[in-house]
Amino acid sequence: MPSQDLLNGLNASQQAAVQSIDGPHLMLAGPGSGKTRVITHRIAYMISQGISPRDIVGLTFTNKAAGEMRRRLDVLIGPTDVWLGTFHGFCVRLLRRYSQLVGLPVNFNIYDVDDSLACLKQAVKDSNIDLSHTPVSRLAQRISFYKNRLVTPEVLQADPRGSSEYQVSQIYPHYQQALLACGAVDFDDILMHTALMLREHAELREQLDERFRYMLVDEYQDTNLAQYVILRQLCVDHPNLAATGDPDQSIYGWRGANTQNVANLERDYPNLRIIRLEDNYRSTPEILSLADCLIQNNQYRKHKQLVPSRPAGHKVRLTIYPTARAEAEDIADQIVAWTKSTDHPLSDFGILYRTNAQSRLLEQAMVRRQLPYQLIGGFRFYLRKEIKDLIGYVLLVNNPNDDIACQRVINVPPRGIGKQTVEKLRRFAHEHQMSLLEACRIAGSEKLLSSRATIAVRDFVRLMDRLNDQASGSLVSLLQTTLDETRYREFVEKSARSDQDQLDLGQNIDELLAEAHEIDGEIDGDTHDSRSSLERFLELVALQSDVDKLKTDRNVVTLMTLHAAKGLEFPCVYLIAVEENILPHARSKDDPMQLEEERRLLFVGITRAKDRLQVSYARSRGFGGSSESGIPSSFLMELPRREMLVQDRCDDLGSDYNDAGNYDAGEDFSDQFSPDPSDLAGGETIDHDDLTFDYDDSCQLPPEELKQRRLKKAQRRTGSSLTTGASLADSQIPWEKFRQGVHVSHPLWGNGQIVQVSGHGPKRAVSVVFSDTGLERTFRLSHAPLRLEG
DNA sequence: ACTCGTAGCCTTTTT
DNA sequence: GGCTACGAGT
Repeated sequence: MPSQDLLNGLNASQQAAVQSIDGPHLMLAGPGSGKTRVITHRIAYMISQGISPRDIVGLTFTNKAAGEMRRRLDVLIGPTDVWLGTFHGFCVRLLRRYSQLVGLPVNFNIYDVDDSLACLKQAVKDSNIDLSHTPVSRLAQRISFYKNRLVTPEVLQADPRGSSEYQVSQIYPHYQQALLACGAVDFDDILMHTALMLREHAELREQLDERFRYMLVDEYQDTNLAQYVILRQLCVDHPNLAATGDPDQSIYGWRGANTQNVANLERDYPNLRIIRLEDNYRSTPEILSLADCLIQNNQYRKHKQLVPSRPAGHKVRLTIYPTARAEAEDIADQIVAWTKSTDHPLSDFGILYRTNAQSRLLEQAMVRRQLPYQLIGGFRFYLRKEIKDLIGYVLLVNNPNDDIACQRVINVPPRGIGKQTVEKLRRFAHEHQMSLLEACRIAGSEKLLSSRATIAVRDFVRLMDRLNDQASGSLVSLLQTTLDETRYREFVEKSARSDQDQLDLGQNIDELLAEAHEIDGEIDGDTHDSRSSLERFLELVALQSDVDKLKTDRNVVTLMTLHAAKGLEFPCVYLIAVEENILPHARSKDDPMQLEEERRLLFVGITRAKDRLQVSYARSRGFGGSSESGIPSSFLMELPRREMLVQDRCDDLGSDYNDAGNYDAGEDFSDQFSPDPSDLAGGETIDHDDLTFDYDDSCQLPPEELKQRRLKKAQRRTGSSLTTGASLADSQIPWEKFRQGVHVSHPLWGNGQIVQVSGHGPKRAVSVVFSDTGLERTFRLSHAPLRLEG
């Protein structure tokens, strides 16, 4: 395609983004601004200008997004050699290639959360460190936290201020050693190893900077420090970096994502070109107005516009249900009615919620109506027991040093190697610095075990040897041999508790085989990729995400979390359970930064909708066993209610689907508003403005809650807390109190001490060393949410 | 060594 | 409500 054609149909800023190739770029792209289109056209344009596809790397958040780009690129210019994939995928390739630099074997295994936790537990056990009631999962969290910030065991141990984290600093090196001994990495290691490798090997860094001349990064607002460093290292000599992102859609702060990375670009690349993509082509003005009103409430935010380009459409509905069950059932009914009376396919509907737990009632409602649906997330396919068992064998074949995999499969299905035996073998292996499998191999000649156990262990070793013979063959034959030799299907049939279980388990195994078959096929067809099918398979298993499995072509309703919905769009969106303690989540309410992230989450949800949006909450919702009354989310108060269609369905649905039992339908709105089903199906909007009412009365906020709310507002106005940040008038902040040696806290980085200051007034900048991480960060007082302590 | 039962646990979001 | 870890019985 000639390069001029690549600009067709693009607006001015999109064209600018496509045509400006060299140098650092930041594309601030709001939702629905045609970002993916711009990136793919940009790549195509680059190639049309003579840049070699092999010099280009495009990094995305999910494999799904990478696949979509690949597909569009194929349409534009046909198959190319551009590297498109996820950050993690990219790093795994680099690590395989240069594994010896980080002390890993080429065939290192990648651990999922379960394996990582098992490994950590073992490290704790072997190191004889007393945990004194600290749960291991908490340690895992902390270690992950540090890894995302590139804090190595050595750095953490050297930090004298880490006393509060003493246990973590003690365990961390043992854990890292255990991983290395197994020849394995956890998720966070993939990024950390890569970042450190680039940082510590100047020659390699230079070589790769040269090799990957053009870097494009999608969802840049969700990158963490490790990813930031990786990018930085690869864009020194050839600073051709195109970062795309939207700070308003940053929803992974809890995973170490650092919004600051966006701001840091300006600091790192003085000639950064910023291109704003603000025209929204996805949603109706009604939907965008809602999103805009909401996000304005975020204080730590740079102003950005949402410019509608579509004609007016339907009003957004806010629906109040008596119970969570009524919510699920009614939405299912609506979808049925809608698909009957219009030509909407089921794939037009997306139902979004904050936590996975909210999917259950919806699933039940769908099943009852025989509505086909796809559930994204929840329990992951690869984390299912039967799948993990099988993969365990493959992992052990790939890397015989992987003791975690070995322990997983050594007695599955049961073959007479019990706990005691495994413990003896482990101790022996530990003493003699060998892997568990090696220990099994020589257990017989060492007279380590009873005669019965010796035979069982010998048989296990022979089994692994036979599987090893299949390693170079096709994946399917390796898996099939494993299934046959272990009589795994028989074992699964016995352990299934119900017929349905049995069927599911069998189907899962079949699905895994089908995937293996697919990979075997790719190997024959594609001579470009030299990786073995085993390697590909293990990468797929480790790095494929739930969203990657999303099918957009199938005629089914989609159910997923708000996080999973990022980057997607649906003509009709239902946003459910918009209730206090759910969205915003109870655990995020205390921290202003986290609260803003919750607001962004709702913003992401709203902006997924193209034509129609219904936001809903229920007055009562079951939590586990008990039921609790649902308080409408405080975010709902921030929406422009005059523009919305508010429906209270408590009266007409109250008597049905009563899952909590104690809904009091007393003095409600039955005469003020009765919903008309034809409005839903026919697509005609009736103006109910005169029927809407004020939230503070209608949503029955408890008086205490209202009081709190007013109090907080008042506090914010008077600036009674010593927090910096754009929200307060400059004169009210005692800027000069931020001087060297003063203790401060930051909502994200924790507590720290000012080590350096410069400038005066709101322009004052301070450098702070944080005790949690030992890292030094510099902030402009007028922008950073720093708080004086003590 | 294995199977079954139960008490106690947690329950945000995920590459 | 659902899963895991642990313990008692076979």
